Amino acid sequence: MVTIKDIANRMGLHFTTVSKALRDHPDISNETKEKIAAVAEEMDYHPDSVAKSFKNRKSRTIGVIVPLIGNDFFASVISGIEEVIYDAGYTLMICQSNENVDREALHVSTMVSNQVAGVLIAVSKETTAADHLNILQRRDIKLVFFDRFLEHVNASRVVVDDYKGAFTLVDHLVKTGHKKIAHFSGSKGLTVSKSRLHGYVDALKKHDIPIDDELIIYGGFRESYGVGSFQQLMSKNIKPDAIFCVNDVVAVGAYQAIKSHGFHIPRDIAVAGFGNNTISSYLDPPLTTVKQSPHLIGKNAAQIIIKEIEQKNSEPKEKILDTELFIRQSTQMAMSKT
Amino acid sequence: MVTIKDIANRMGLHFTTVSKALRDHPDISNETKEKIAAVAEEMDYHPDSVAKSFKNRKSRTIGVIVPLIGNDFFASVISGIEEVIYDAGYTLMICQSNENVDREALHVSTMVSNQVAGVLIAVSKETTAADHLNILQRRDIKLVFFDRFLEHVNASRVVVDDYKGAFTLVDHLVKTGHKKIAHFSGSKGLTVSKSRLHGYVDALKKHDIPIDDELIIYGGFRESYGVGSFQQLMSKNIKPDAIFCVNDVVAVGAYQAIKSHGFHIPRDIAVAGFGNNTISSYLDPPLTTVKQSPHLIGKNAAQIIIKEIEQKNSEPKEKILDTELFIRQSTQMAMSKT
DNA sequence: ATGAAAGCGCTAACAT
DNA sequence: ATGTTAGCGCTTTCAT
Repeated sequence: MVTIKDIANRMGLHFTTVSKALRDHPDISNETKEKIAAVAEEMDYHPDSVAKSFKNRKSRTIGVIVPLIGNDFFASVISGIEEVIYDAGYTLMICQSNENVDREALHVSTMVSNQVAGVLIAVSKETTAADHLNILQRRDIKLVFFDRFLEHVNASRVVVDDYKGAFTLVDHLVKTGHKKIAHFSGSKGLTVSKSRLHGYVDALKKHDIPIDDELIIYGGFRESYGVGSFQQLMSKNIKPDAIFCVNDVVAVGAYQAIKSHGFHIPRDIAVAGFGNNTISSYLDPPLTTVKQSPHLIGKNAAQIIIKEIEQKNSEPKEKILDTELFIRQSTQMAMSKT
Repeated sequence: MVTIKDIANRMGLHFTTVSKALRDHPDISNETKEKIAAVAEEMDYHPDSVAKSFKNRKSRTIGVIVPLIGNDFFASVISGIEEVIYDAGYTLMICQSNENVDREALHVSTMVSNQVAGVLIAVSKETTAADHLNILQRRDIKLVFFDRFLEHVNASRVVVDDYKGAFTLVDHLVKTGHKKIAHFSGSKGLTVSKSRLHGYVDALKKHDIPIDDELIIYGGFRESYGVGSFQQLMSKNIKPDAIFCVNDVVAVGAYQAIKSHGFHIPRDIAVAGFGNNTISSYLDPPLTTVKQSPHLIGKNAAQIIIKEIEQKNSEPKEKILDTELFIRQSTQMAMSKT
């Protein structure tokens, strides 16, 4: 293993001179710098990042905590993060919380121990308090939320405009003639759920449609909740003419339940999702949904945290990314491509 | 920031005593160990992982390099890796090569700089030589391949039984009456492609069906290759009665091309994929495919590398995971669920 | 412009 | 059973 001392010995210089030269310190003459760079190259010198992190008390690693890496959405976010991070010369440390606060806290602690320069996080479903995140602020480790955040924490965040996305979608449903629109909402505490519900409510209000609490079913983000929520409606003898599901996966569950009850989509019941997952265009019928750009969320979050790491005293900012409505056959009866 | 020295000072002990106690060294009495543990807890001591890595010249971080994090398959693999790694007290450093060898090499170099204990890699499409991986072996950093590997490198690997999966699938196609079976193969150099092709060839041979080179089209792993490959067949006026695509994504492309040429799946042309991606059961018609277990691949790869890191002189091993044939409507005409 | 010395937190080899 | 010392590779401060 080649160190700066080896280079220095070979050249008859002191190792601090080499250190300075390699970091382009003004003390060193250009001539010397060039010579040192050449020898370093020739000797196949690789700086020891760990030693650097140790000395500087800060690494060029950025931590990412997501509920689940395997999830379509988060996988794309991570991919976006990686691109930006990599170009800026950082590396990623990735953990999944499995929607568990304790595990999330442990990950934060590991990241602190590893002197990460910053942490990007989409909090777990269970996370309501920020106690385990405070340590980051105390140690001057930058914190940026993406997608799922804690409202009362003073940190930057990148989110999609869930409210507007939901509003636009439900507005579309009403405009295409639907009057009894149910909403299968996600986990009650999360801001995403709240914002989408809020958009749903406001869109109905705009059209003077009264809000019927029985049409709003809380649940979670998995397929089974789509099935369960629909069965709940059925058991109460409620048949909506449209359902806005909190995400595409829940919509898939709803599809199954609706079909197994012998209803036709969209003739009897229209269905819409949120997320524009890969599956949504392959469903039968293709699902109307709201496109988020997870990759873009990742890129934005990464850009923000790098900026915050590299420049002093930046103010926390909120980046709200636009969504896009994708109208497919699950909400329109009229035409069909094929 | 609390260090072992702070604990030692507080207790009137020497800091090395604290160091030993915290690492459960036999030198220290149980009584002292307990007292030290209690004080450490009380003072909210967090060991400095970076300092440890620096001193030990080895971290508890494991690097993972995949072509693309956002990919369904790799995202699940990573998720599986993370689970095992986490339970063993390691953390993950994740990078994507974007199917680019140079970028892959840079990632390896970064990981070496970061003193990772091991590297898990699925090589890029372009990767044919192992020059950039040799440095790992020289530095005694464990290397384990998963899914995509280099045959001539002496390192453990975890792969799915592509040969058997493909063989079983094509055997099924023949048994269900197909005679002119095309194969849309992946990137020519990769072992996955070769193995699946090999399974295809052997299955045909078993049934005394001659191999027709014109029915084998090389390409890649994306949707567009499915479209392109089918058009290539059409332009040569070749109409197969079944197509075995190297993966599900290519099958999606094939679906589009087949449908746009006015053919019916499976009546005119049966289609089968490989991978059992989420989309495959939602396609119209649902796609017959071979299930791999990416999550299991990840878990196995992680277990192997941890074992190799923690015990000396382990022999490289090859773990071949079984596949499972999922027969759906894209290859059967007779019945239909709905 | 270059060199010397100190020290980051921790571990290991060697005292006591 | 506990303490002492040295040093990992690097950066920073202070000479020369």
